Amino acid sequence: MYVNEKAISIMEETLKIAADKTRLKILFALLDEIDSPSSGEREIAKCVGDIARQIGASQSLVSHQLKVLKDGDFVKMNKIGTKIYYALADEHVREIVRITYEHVMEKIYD
Amino acid sequence: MYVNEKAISIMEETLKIAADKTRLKILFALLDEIDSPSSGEREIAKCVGDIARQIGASQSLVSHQLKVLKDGDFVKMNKIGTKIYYALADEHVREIVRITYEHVMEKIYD
DNA sequence: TGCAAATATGAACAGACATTCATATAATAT
DNA sequence: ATATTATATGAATGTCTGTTCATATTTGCA
Repeated sequence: MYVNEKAISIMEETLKIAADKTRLKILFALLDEIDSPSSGEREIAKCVGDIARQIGASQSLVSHQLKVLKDGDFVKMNKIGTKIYYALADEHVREIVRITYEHVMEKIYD
Repeated sequence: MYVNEKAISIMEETLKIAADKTRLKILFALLDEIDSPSSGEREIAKCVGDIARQIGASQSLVSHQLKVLKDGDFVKMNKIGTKIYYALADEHVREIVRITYEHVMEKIYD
């Protein structure tokens, strides 16, 4: 399979964005299903402070990393009042995280 | 979804390994289907020198990065004479590369 | 206008890492 | 033994990046 240089560069960039502990935690926080039955369709959005609290990181760090995720089109944002709600951008992000997670789980427990 | 620290660390590590231009090129080289019909089952193995030539990188660089891929269980090796043949380790590696590639392709051409 | 809450931003620093160059190791053949 | 081919390895270097700290910006409200 021939893959041009540009595609390789964007792949590198995309994977680099996902390849960080803090950013992975943020993505998982936004992947989090609210515990209520049959709410599969609902989209999850959380504000910076809540994410920071949930993953146990500083506000500044989360804000910095959300910018990286935003610039890489991993998340989208929605401003309401003084709060800014972030949510996963699309299905591809979910898939990349999910498959890597499955891979790692098999690696650990097999 | 709760994800423990160890799983996050291994995910980070795994994604970091994939997140590099040279290593991606190596993975694509090993993903390469030899152009012959109905050879879907055949496994692709290439030696260091051939990979280096194909992706246009130095022998030293390719050897260094193959070590990284090997340590991360992305590839396996098979020594024959003075040559060492490398092949993709398993199906998960194929999937991670494939899905990221699809994601990037949609990102570029949509 | 002034205050408080939420978030963004910039500088600074330490650690990680990709690449190159030179050299070592291993296997084969003459 | 020696030369050759294939690959690995170690040091050195320049660049990138995750994190922290301090501060700026924005919005809502009294």
